[in-house]
Amino acid sequence: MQRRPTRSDVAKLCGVSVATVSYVVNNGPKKVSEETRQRVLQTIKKLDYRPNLIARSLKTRRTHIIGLVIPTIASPGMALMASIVHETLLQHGYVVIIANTREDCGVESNALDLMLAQSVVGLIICPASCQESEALKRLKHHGVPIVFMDRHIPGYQADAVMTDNIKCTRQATAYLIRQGCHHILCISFSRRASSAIDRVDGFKQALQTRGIALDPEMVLVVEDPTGMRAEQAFLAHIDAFGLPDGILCTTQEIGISVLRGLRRQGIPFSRQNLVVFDAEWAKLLELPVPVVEQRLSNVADAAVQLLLGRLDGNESPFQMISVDAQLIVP
Amino acid sequence: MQRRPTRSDVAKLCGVSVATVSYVVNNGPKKVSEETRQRVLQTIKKLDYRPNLIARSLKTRRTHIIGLVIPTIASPGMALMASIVHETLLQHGYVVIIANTREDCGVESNALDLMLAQSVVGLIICPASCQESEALKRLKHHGVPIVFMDRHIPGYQADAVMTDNIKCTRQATAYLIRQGCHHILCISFSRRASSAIDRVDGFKQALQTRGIALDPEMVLVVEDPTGMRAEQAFLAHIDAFGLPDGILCTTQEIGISVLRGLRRQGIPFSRQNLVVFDAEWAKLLELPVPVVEQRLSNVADAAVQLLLGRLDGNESPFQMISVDAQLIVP
DNA sequence: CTGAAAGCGCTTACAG
DNA sequence: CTGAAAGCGCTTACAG
Repeated sequence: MQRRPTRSDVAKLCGVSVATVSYVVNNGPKKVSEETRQRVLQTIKKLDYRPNLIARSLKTRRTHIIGLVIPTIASPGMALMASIVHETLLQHGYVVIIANTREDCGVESNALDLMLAQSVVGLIICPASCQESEALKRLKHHGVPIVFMDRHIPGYQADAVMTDNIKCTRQATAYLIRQGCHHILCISFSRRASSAIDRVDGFKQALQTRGIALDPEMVLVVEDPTGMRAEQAFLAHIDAFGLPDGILCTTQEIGISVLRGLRRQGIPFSRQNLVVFDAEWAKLLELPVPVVEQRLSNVADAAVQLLLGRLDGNESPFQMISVDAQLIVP
Repeated sequence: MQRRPTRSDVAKLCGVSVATVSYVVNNGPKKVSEETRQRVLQTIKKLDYRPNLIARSLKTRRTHIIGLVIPTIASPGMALMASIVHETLLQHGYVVIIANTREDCGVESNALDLMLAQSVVGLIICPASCQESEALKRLKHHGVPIVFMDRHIPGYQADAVMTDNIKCTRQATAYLIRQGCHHILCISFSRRASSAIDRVDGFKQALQTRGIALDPEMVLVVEDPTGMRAEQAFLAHIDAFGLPDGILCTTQEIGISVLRGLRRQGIPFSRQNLVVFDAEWAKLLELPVPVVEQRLSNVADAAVQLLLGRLDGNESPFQMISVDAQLIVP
């Protein structure tokens, strides 16, 4: 275990002042003669000196830490987005700290306060609910640019990038109706997430357009992020309310649970009565099912770009970017 | 945009010294009279004061940042492990910064130096290769406890938790041999990752035990972490070397690619000639295939616990924990 | 029980 | 071109 050499170690060994070392390390703001510069660089190498970012941050009152607050990293979609956000920001010299909220607003609040305590200079968030928390207000109040990714808080003044959830769910539902389904079950994953609410809205709109009355029982919400209980919930639901003639699974985890449930019960399904969001594995099925394919990498890319813009001082009005998803029918 | 109140703002408003405020905030090391304490707490609340962790870290020479270095977060297994590591550490008051190495040793080195610069107090790493990098040495040299998760660097003195890759791959291969396969193709994901090397070793050992000569062409390595090119590589391989009578896919991404390739070519497969690692979706297939189910949550749990122990000052000899995987035949 | 003061490792305006 | 010095917001040994 070794104490890290500091700037003054370098200065001493090199026979210059700490200021000079700083100028060399930071390439400014003052010029240093080439000869001194080389000597300092040599000494830095010799000592394997590395600047202490903490001290620098304290002085400059600015970190290079970005917060990423998401409901889970264990889902493929979120993992993909996290990965993109992360990688792009790293390339731009930022470090990302992630918080997992498990769809829990309390956890989210704590996470946001943690972000503030860590002095993040920017935040990308996929919020658990449509409510603005005090913690989020605090961040905003301290001037931290905030970008919503995949979900937003309606009416909140910030940049946002989302799939057009209403539209794509409407299309998926319309597709099922065209296949002859009249009694469609929509399985959602949250009552609070804007994306979930929008998908249910899209579902309802499609029914309405076709003049199909909405039976409130036909929207099942399974608030289990890991999808572990989704299968039971689904089977319990069809036990209680009978078998629907079409099923719309608004996440791929729900899709897996539903397919497993159907299999286990020996209930047939086909491309005529089932649509699943984002299921990469759908093509592997003997009878592939239609998939709503979100472009989550585009969503993540756009979110990062918006944030980078804000970090560069872009002061233009807040943007709300909508990314289309496509219904892929096999 | 607002300047954050500092400890001295609180002290001033409250009519006490900054030291006293510190004692209240930190509950020590000195006692503060209950009355003063309450007054300070009131003021803190009033100003919505939050300690600046950067300043604290500079003074205490200790952050609460843990580094997590993994080859990708976009794969389900890694996302799961990252999620567990992350959540447990958060509960213990740590913050996690993640680096994605994309299986690239250069990126990994940079990431490790970044971790050092951020003054992480602990590191969990799933290394891209079996070589010890200079950057890793530097971290160790500075006393940062390191835990290997899922992969390790053989001979490196550190804690490690891994699936028993040799054993489970041997079992999976033995299973295929028992089903009558003699010409088995093993598709691996890396030439450098210890887990990949171990799986190929297990494959070879099983062949050897049964007296089957190893054809070097029957180990195909697809070094594409996302698996995008795995399907082409697989099809090109069977084009060149003919169809194997058994296939062992050492990741679920490879499994998806292979199944897609087989489907597209109209080549039949079954539980008799295919084993896939970790494929949760395998049960959804008309004809489910056998799966090697790793207990990655156990791997991650154990890794975090080891690290937490080290952070608590545990000085016992380095541990190497092996977690069994199970072959699930449908 | 409370406070004055030094110092963590940097940056940068100010002087020379 | 180079340096002495103040100060970022904390912690804590030392005095009182």
